[in-house]
Amino acid sequence: MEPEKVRAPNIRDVARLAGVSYQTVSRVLNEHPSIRESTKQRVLDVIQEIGYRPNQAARALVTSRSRTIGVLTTQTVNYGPSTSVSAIEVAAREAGYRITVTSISSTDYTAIRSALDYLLTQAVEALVVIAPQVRVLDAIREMDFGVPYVTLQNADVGGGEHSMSVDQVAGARMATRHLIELGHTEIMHISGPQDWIEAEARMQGYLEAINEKDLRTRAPILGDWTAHFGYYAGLELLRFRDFTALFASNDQMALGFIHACWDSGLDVPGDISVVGFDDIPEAAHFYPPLTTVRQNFAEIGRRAVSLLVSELQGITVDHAQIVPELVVRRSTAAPR
Amino acid sequence: MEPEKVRAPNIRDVARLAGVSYQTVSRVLNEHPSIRESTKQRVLDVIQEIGYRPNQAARALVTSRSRTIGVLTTQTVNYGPSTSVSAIEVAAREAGYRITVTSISSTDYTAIRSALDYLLTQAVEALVVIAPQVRVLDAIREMDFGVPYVTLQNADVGGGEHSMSVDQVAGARMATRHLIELGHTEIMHISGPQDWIEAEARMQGYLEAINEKDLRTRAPILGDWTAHFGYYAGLELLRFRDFTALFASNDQMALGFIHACWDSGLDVPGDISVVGFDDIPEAAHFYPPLTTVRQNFAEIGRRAVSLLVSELQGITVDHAQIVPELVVRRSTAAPR
DNA sequence: ATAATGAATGTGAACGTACACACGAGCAAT
DNA sequence: ATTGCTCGTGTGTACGTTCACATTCATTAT
Repeated sequence: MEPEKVRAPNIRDVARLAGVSYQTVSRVLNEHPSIRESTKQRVLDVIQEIGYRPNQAARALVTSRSRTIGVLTTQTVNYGPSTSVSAIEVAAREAGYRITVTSISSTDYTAIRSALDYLLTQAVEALVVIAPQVRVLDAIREMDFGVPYVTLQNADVGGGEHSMSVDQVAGARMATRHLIELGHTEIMHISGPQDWIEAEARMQGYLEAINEKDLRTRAPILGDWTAHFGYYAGLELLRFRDFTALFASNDQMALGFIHACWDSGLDVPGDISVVGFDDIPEAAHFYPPLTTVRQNFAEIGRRAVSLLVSELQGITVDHAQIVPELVVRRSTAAPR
Repeated sequence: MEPEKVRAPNIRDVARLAGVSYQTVSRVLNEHPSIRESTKQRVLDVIQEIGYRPNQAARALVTSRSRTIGVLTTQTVNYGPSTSVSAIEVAAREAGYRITVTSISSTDYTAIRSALDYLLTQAVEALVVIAPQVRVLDAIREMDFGVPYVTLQNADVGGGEHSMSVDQVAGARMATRHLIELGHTEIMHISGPQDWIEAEARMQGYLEAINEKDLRTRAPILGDWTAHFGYYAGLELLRFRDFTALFASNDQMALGFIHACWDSGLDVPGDISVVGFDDIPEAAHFYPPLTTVRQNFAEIGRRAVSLLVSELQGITVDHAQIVPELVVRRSTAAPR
């Protein structure tokens, strides 16, 4: 109960100890070119010695730049989004930004609105949107809040040029074509939820591949991305064995579906071939190892950041899509 | 190119339009008790109308409170940490805090140091540590940076009272006892990496259960949490079939190990029983569905936040451990 | 030799908010 | 009537930094 509050050292403390003005210290901090090497070193020594840290709040206040990138994501933990967020954090930090993440659980308008509101209160300078529902994008477009943003979803489906994404349509096309090339003609599709952009894109890719060969189009099942759904949908679907292959919109649903196959006494890929999407790290060790479409979530995250940072500096960059990759494992085979 | 920079409205703009002093606006914002209802409403109306948002930076500067909780986590994306972070974000937001996450890839001292340094630069008021290496805790203790912190790892193993965790030792004991009760006497263990606190705790629980019954203690294999490791370790271990059960320190390694069993022509649980740890959502759909130890990552995250928030308000709370739960599925059976 | 230039540094604002204090009005107690 | 208290509101100041501008000094060009 002696020293009361020990105020953190500030720029003036440093200046005093280094025998210079506070402005000189500020210049050292901001790497101003015209500063004598010896002075600079002296200041840096003092900074080091007393453990001075620039006050970000003061900095943000005077520059009116928060150096913060907002990230809007979904509440549910998924491999893809998590990986992207992690990559975004690293890339942002390297670029001198911090990120502030917020997640939305429900998809209703007020929830989206309040999440965006929260981010605006944080004074984010840019925004990465991983929450991939159509409505979110609508809300963003409508609010028009004046910061550059990027969605990690397909541009052509979601609309707008603010996107940085893996070409989901192409990925789904590859997956479906792979099944067709193996000789399958009756191919089911378990999709993601209705208003998810990825779900729609993958469904579109599936339909394109099916239509190319004039195969029978079957109404896709709308799932919820979970293995549980894949399982129960599988149990249902397998009561009528009128298909020999299934393309699931993500690996988890594929896993659940395979589980249902075993429970129904069916062999994968003997009786039914299954393709997933994402290539989560576990997919290679499913039983059987899963054929799937790999997308590089980390790369997308990094590119999103570099795109935004460029935009903040007034540079325009093109939003080239990333091409996904088909990984053929043992869950697919020719029909017998 | 007309309006140049449109300055965001500030507290004085609001005051002017509402016909009060800026201080009154500040009082409304901070819910000061003695303010006339009519005045308050008038101010709120103006705020609403012109879309005023308090400037967080200015606030942080003058109060010297950042209202930020730092989260230190690992770079690699895992279900557990991701779930906890997500829950932390929500809980923190509800408590009026934001979070700033940073991750460390390597475990070397300078990396840890620079991550903590980064968080201190963000002026975090408290810290949640999910990066669960012993060294991280050592570094934190050593730095003594004067903000309350909580680790999501076991107190007794990691040391110190700053912990909020699932009782990993108990969980591992339950898992191992389950195998023993089924009649297994030769039980292997694939552990996590050497210096991870969880890995150590789970190993300890395993050893305790083994020793209780005077079974043969076997040197645990040190893994890296990945399914890949579980697979290759499995291929190696299964060359000598001198065990009938395996307790893997997480579900991914269990999955990889099961994969190795199938590849080696062994049946799970017919030839070998397998128990995992974590109960990731996919575990119920592995082939066979995995017996594992469930821990509630979200709950831990929430409690960590409430603990820190209490501590920031000067209230002391006890750090009761959360008890995990054994989930018996079909990957375990009596030896034959 | 002198003016002009540029490098290196210093001084006075300003950013938007909250806190300490002050002040007037109304009211109860003396 | 005076004092003291509470309620509601206003004024001055500080937080720590950067920006615009000012100043000094050495160097170069005329």
